[in-house]
Amino acid sequence: MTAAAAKSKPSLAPPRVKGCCNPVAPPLPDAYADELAATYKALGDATRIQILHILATASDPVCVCDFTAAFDLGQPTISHHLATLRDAGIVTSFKRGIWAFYQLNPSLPDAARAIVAEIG
Amino acid sequence: MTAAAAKSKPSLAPPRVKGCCNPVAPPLPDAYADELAATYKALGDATRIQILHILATASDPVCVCDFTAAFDLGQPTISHHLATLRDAGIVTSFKRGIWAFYQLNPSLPDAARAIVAEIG
DNA sequence: TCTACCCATTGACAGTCGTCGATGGAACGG
DNA sequence: CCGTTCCATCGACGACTGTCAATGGGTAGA
Repeated sequence: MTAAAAKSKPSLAPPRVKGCCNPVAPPLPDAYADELAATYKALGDATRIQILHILATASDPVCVCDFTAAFDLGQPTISHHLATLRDAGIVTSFKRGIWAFYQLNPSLPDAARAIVAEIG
Repeated sequence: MTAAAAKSKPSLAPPRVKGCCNPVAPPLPDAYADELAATYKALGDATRIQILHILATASDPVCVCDFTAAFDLGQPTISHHLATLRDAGIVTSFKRGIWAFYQLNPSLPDAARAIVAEIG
C-alpha cells in the first residue's frame, strides 16, 4: 500500500497534497448544529415571523382567535404554524376554557432567546 | 338582508363580537418579514450551519475545496449550499486562479450580522 | 341534553428543498 | 495545444412544506 493507498478513497479527507486546501475548524457537534438549524427553520416563514412579532410585543398570552383574525389564512393553517413554533420550543401554549393561548417560551435557551429578540 | 348577512361568509374577519379577542400589534411590513424569513430559511439546514461555523472561525476566506473535504457530500451539493448562502446575502465569494473562496459578507445588515454571530 | 363555538387533527395537493450524477466552462502546467 | 483540476449549472428524483376543506373532540351556555 504505497501509491495505491493514496489513490483509494478510505472514508474521509484524503491527504490532499495540492496547493490550496487548508485545515478548517472542527465541526460543531452534530446535535447542536441540528438543533440550531431546526430553530432557524421554524423561523423561516413570513407568517411565523409575524406571529412571533405579535407575541414579542404583547404583554400577555395571545388567544388563537386573535391570530386567525390577523391573517388572511385558514384556521387550520394558523394552528399548523403555531404547532410548528411549539414543536421547535419557541412558544408554549395552554388552554383556558374554550380558548387556547400562546406565549413566548419563558424558558427559552439563551441562543434561541437571542435569535427571537431580533424580531420584537 | 338582515340576519342573513351575518350568516353569509363575506370575505374577511366578521365582526367577532365574542368574549375573548383583543387587538394585536400592527404587523411588520411584509417586505421586512419576508426578508427576515428568507435569512432564517437560509440558516435552516445543518450543513449550512457548519459552513457558517467554519467561515466564522476562519481568519481568511475559505476555499471551496476545503468545504468539499470537510463534509460527506458531493461537490455539487456543497456548491448549492454556498450559492444559497450567497443568494441570501450572508456570504460573498471571489475567484483566484482555479479556486473559489467564500467569506462572511463584510457588509451584512446589522440584523443578519447579529443572527450569524450566534453561530461563531 | 342539545346547540354553538373554538381549536387540533387528518387527508390531499401543489410547490419547494436537498441530494446526486452528468455536463460544461475556466484556469493552470506540460 | 492538450490534459488536468476546480467549480458552477442542469436534470432528475424523493422528501418535506404550506395551504385548504372536512372532520372530530372539548367546553360553555340554553
